[in-house]
Amino acid sequence: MTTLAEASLNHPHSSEHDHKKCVSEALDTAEHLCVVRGVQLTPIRHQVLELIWDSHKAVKAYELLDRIKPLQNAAKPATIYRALDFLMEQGLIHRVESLNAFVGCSSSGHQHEQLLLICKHCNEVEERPATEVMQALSQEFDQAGFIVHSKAIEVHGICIKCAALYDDQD
Amino acid sequence: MTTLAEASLNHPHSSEHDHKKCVSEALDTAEHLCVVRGVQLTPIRHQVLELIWDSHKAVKAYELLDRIKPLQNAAKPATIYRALDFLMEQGLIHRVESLNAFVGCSSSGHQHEQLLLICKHCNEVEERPATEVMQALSQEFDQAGFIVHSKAIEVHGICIKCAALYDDQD
DNA sequence: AATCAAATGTTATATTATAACATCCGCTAG
DNA sequence: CTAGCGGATGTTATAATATAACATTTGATT
Ligand SMILES: [Zn+2]
Ligand SMILES: [Zn+2]
Ligand SMILES: [Zn+2]
Ligand SMILES: [Zn+2]
Repeated sequence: MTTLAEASLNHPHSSEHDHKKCVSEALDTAEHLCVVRGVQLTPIRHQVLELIWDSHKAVKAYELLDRIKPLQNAAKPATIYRALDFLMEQGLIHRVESLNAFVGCSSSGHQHEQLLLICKHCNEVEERPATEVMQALSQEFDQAGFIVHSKAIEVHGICIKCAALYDDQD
Repeated sequence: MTTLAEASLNHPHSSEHDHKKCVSEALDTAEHLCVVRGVQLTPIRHQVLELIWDSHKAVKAYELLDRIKPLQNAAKPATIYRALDFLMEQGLIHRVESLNAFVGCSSSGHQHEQLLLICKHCNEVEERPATEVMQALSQEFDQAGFIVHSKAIEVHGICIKCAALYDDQD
């Protein structure tokens, strides 16, 4: 039995967490996977991935466009959307359907479809394998005779960090 | 133990199903709920709800706009979006986040947040309570210390009817 | 009649995403 | 070498989705 306070300290994005490590792990994994798969993590794609990993917040495509312009003067919407398409195909980022936004995937190379907990307050997205949920879903698909291609399991609310900071939940 | 063939016949949208009944039940429920709640199911809102219930397919806002114009000459995007906002607030329709589209809710008045099974082939959306999934999700939220406001649980694939018709799954 | 709130009308614009075609660049078959 | 090919990017235009802001209508209340 863990208390909420303990859970908060263990939170993967707790304020004490070493985010540089998040970034370097994500980029290393991405580079490795692309080599193995024989696909090109070009400079533009790499930069977009880095920009996405700037935080654990979901980021909008046009926000990425603004932020890549200093690095890539020629950048246009297609520049970003192509990079995003590539990164999604490779399972390196998630599209957050309910926000029309994007977030780095913490489990690239492992199972990619996960539960996303999206904080309305800080906009950060926590990814959880939620194996019990996935098992229950599989049973449901079997019962329904439904052949799954992809899943989006997105939950909006207040994350444990924000709940601790603000007692008034909007 | 049920076979897939049996499941297919029991499918809530099976080709034999009485869709007029779906529609009249949905509209009756909507009218009743709005009276009870003291909110107005105005002609425009009613028409939009009817248009959505034309099928079990997810419908786009601008498609609704085109289809309501013969009835409401003045209709503009805001006309539709306002009606959709109202219908969503009242739990009478679902927004399908991963399609930017809308579908009637079969369980208005009961619990509204459900698993949506979205067929890529026929575009129909099946709503399932998926209580085991919801329970597993609750446990997950508790563990994460996450305070839920809303959920979007959307799965894309091939429904049992389409799987039966086409052996080649794209 | 004056007032008010809710709904709708109206115009404009913001935001998100894709289509279509041109160019560049590294690789390789001839 | 060089012609051709495919993948990536550049470039222009436009499609598709959604909201903001303000005006008008309408029906209920005083
Ligand atoms: Zn981090
Ligand atoms: Zn938060
Ligand atoms: Zn029906
Ligand atoms: Zn189908």
